Amino acid sequence: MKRSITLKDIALHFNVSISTVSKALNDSHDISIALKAKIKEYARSNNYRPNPYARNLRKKDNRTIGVVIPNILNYFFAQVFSGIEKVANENGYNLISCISNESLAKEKNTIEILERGLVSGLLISLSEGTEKSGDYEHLKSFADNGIPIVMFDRVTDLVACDKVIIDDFNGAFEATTHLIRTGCKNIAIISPLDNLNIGKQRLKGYLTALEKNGLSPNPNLIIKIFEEELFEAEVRALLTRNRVDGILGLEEFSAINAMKIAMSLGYEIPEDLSIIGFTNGQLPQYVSPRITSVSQHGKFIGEQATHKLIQRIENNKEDSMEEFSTQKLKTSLVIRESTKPLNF
Amino acid sequence: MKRSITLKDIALHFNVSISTVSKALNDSHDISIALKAKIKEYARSNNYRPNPYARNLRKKDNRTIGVVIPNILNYFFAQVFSGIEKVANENGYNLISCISNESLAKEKNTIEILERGLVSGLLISLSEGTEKSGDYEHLKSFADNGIPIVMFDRVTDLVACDKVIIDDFNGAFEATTHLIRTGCKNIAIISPLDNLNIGKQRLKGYLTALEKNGLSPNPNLIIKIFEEELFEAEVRALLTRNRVDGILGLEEFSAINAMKIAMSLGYEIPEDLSIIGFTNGQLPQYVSPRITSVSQHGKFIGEQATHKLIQRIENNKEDSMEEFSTQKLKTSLVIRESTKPLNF
DNA sequence: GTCGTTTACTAAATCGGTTGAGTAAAAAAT
DNA sequence: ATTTTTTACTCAACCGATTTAGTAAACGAC
Repeated sequence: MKRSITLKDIALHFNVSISTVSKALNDSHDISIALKAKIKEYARSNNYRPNPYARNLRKKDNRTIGVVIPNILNYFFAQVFSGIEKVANENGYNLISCISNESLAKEKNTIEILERGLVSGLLISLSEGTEKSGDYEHLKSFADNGIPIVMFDRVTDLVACDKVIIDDFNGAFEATTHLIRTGCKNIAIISPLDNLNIGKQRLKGYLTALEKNGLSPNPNLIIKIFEEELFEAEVRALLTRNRVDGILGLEEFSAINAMKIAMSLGYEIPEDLSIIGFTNGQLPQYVSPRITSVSQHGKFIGEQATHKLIQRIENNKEDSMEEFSTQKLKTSLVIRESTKPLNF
Repeated sequence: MKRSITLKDIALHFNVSISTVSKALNDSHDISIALKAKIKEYARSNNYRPNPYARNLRKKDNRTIGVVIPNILNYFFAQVFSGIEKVANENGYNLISCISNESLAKEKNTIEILERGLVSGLLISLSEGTEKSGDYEHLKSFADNGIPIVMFDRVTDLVACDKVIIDDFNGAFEATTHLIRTGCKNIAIISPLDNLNIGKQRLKGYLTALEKNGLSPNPNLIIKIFEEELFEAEVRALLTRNRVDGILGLEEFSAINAMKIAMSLGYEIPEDLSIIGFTNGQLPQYVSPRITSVSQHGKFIGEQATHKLIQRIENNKEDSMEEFSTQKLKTSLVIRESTKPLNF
């Protein structure tokens, strides 16, 4: 491992003290313009970079953000991540990224590692395991250290911090209303997310939309899936045992897979059955028919959350005690071919 | 920002020296068993964690790996990333991750930041901009610092380091051969990757397969796409002006989009036209007909690359000068409905 | 009882920066 | 010409760990 150039080396070269070099490079007006120029030039041409560990040991400003994402293979989270990366990069922050794999244990472990000064802020979307367990001690303890947290998408009221979420209730409300307006009367909902708060919010939006339109919810049409293996059987049962003319899938795969199953049962889409899914990734645009989807604007969520966090990090220094905020972003319904036209 | 507990605090509490505490926690046999037990217990219950910056300043072992990926929205890279994360995590390494966004400038910038001791190893897949420019100075300089690099998927011979790649030549060779064996005679290739070495390798595999089967390549059937906007026009031209009964798409989207265009032109898949795509993500399984694909085993690539890197990092200390290796992984052809059966 | 070993600890240097206090010389003010 | 201020540096402490060298006290051997 080749040793890289340090302040000491530069100091030796110019026969000045280390502090002179440090100040020169930090453009202190303690140092003469001529010397500053020489030192900077020498540093540049010798490719000097301050050792980040040494610098952070002294200053508490490490320009690093921790990111904890439940699953990077999920396109929505990949979108969020790309938004995070963009804003972090624009502001000169590095990212330490971890995947919790939907597990509380892994999330805890990760947080513990980051806790000790590795990062000056944390962006996190809760793992399913965490929401299910209701154990948020690791996050509270993290926040107690004074390191700001911004939660996105999957959040909890039980931790005091900034949050960036989408309006899940309203997204589901609008989607369900759209189904009703295009003539659906027996609308089912398929939720593999009932362990998550976002899943519960979406379910509420669905129920409220039914109610507002004078439709009474049918428990047989509310399918909660807790194990992926049961998906096909449950949806098949739903479609064969009940009269269903609309389905709201609470994420990409429930909508798509439900559509495939329905088609294999002879349903015509959207004539016999309309389908709307949450999460507007690549898949809904490529299957046929293309699926009407609730777009969550993943990249934008990532950008907003990161902006908020950086602002919080930089304000933290000045000890301004701004109230925690929750930014609720609008979803938008992207209408495609799996639903009927409005003027039916 | 609450100050967290340090060695000094523990030392004060037991009225011993800082070095005693440090040694106790590191289980040195310099310290009596009784005292070690007491100190460890106290540290644990007070949730002591060594400051990573202080520790790294002294020891050069920082258990952090830099990851540079061209684009996280690409499912293949997301798969690789999940493999990287898994192995890194298993070995107690953190990940600092950056997205180069296919740009040489951003890649250079990233490398420069990581160069100064932030990471003890680097995993990188070259950005398109980098391969196009042929400028690898930033990577050579990085390697000169003695920090090991493992390149994956998109690599170059011009930087001496370990590499993990797939056998692109053979993947294309087998796919093309499969098309031929299932009766295709006029096989086109669609390459949006001709700026990349992997694209060139795949093209060679295609050409060799044609040759070995006594088919002479037709330049009109070799479509190189350099701007996404031109895709539709070029493929439409290909399919209307030529006789084509097979298409090899060099990544997911060329195969899928070409199939959509062909279908809109009245082609029956696979009767009139067989299609094989590289990259086996979610899309090829969800479109209809489902697309026969060359699987690149992204997660496995990530795992292998990370294993190699960690091994290199840990051996580096012992100064063993192992030769650089290139691990070439087999692809596998996942046969679906966009190709005809073998016994035609 | 003296000398050599262990045992169990401490002192102090070190990693590579940052920073406030201190200082000599030059410049400005009176 | 003397005092004050400014300029341009240096000193040294500090961040929080690790680690080498050193040292008292206890122990064992002959």
